[in-house]
Amino acid sequence: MLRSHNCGELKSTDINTTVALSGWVQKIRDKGFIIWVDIRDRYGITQLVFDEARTPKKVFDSARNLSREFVIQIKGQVIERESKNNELLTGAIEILVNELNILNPSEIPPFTIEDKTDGGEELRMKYRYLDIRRNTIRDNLIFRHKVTMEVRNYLNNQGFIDIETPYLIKSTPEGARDFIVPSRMNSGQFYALPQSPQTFKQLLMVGGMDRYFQIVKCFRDEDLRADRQPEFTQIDCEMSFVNQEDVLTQFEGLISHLILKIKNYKIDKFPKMTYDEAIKNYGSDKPDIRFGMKFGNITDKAKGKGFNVFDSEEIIVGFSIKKGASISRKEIDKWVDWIKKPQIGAKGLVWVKYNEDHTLKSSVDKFYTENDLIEWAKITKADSGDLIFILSGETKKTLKQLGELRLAIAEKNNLRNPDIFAPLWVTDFPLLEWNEEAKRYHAMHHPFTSPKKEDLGLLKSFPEKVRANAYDLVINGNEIGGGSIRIHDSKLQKEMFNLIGLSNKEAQEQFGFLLGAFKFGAPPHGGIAFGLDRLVTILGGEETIRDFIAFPKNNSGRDIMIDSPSMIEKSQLNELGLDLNKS
RNA sequence: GGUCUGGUAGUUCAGCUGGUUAGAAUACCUGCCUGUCACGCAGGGGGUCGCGGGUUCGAGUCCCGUCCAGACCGCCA
Repeated sequence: MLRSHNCGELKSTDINTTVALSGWVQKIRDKGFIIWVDIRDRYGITQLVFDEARTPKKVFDSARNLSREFVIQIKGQVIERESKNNELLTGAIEILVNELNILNPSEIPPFTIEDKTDGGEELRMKYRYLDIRRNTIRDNLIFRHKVTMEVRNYLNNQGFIDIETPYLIKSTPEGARDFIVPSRMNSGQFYALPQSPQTFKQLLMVGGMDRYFQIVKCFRDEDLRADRQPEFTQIDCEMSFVNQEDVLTQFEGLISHLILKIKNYKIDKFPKMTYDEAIKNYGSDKPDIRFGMKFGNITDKAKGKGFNVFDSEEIIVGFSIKKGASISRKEIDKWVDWIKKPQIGAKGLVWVKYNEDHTLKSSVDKFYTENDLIEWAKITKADSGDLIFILSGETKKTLKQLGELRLAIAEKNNLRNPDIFAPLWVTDFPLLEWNEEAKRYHAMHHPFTSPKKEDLGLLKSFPEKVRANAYDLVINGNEIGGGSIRIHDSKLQKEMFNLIGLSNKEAQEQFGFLLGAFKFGAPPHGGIAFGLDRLVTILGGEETIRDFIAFPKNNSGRDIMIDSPSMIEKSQLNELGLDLNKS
């Protein structure tokens, strides 16, 4: 028996029992006559004591040879500590060791295995197995497990069936870049890894499965970010005989259940906002609604008063910052610089201070009267004591820039509180988006998304005005999930493919299986997919999804622990019929 | 594809307008220590300053290139 208990469970009620423990050496405190060793496993830490007077000499000498991260097994007696540690669950007891087995020694680890490790990101990734020994990462992985178990239980109880779909599928030019897998048996041909099981789950609906879910890996060969990995996990769901409202209700249930179960945080009803409202009021299709700072459009009030910058622009829009009037000129100038940096790209920033004494001071006093400024303050909901920031320019760009500014200021003022969960449905996304580079329309969600019935007439005349039955779930300004009611009509699906530039022939080649399936009684259906990594990260109150993935990839898509991707043997290339282009 | 930041001891970092033997903390090793739990005390070892080139009497420091890491823009239906 290597252990009778784990390292986190022994308490004063166990005093005088004989136990066996196994685990890693966390810390050694050698006082000469007495040595304490903290032994650690997944469950906690227990203090071992080796004492010149009470421990057999052989065991005591052997304890002298221990070092950090040795794997040991001990037998001994649970005794009461002379000086207790109230910070530890096992702090009232210690084990007087009379038998010590070193199961495996360890080299000195390259960083400390502690909550506040001295290891940098790169080093921790290279030795991820050591990083996982740390409480923080271990707890994150256990937390993720809890979330997925809740998801599975909940969806199972709601009648959803977990069905696996293939990983080796077919590449399509739509959407993100595919990861490509060469086929040996079919020389010169390639599989692609799925960006999502989209078409398969739709075919399951055609197959009559009615309610499907899968917690599934998806792959996208695009550049990474702090919240983006090339392989990531989705909670993928699809339902038959539903409309948009049915889907939103069903999955609002799932998410509020999770937030309640995991965070003990109750949310009654998720607010809804259309895409147009989100852009107009927050400059983003994933607004963070934990704080106000809603936009006010002052174009009508600010244009035509002789201020050239505003007079020539399409839109003039701003928001107010509560108690912002006390911000110094120096700090305001910092925001002016911030908004001008290339990633944001605004030309300038107009500010208005609505002082406590009800006077107004702005960067454009030469052109506007105090009454003008009061009008602006009304529209941007500014009171005395507040500050208004205003941008002008081309509508889409300006709203986006102001949205970035809004987030940055909220961040600076600590308004993005991770203890608050503010979910939001964003609905009525545009069906299509003009792609200037390709000179054609792209599906904004994906080409299987159905247009709104009332907009069908616009499909040919004004495609960009057509709204889709598409929706996103946003939590605290992060896109957590997205879905749509799908097209289930072969003719409409073909029309959609045509709209995004696929000829009938191309559509048939790439999606013939789906068009075919729709001819055999496809039910109306729709669904949603949630980004599990992001959901777990947000529920955990963190920002970096890497901390919730056991073996993540770095910024450039590399796994620096196993050192992949890597070259393959010439013989492998030959077998696959591949020849590397050496340029 | 682009912008920005960083790379100095095992590790995390400091090192000013270029100047003589490159520091701190921690980790590690040795010794001491009668109740530690961030133990304490004394001592010790440890460096191709990412790599290559240039400027200079002299480069960790300035310049160019390159590699690596991180954040962001583009991209991510």
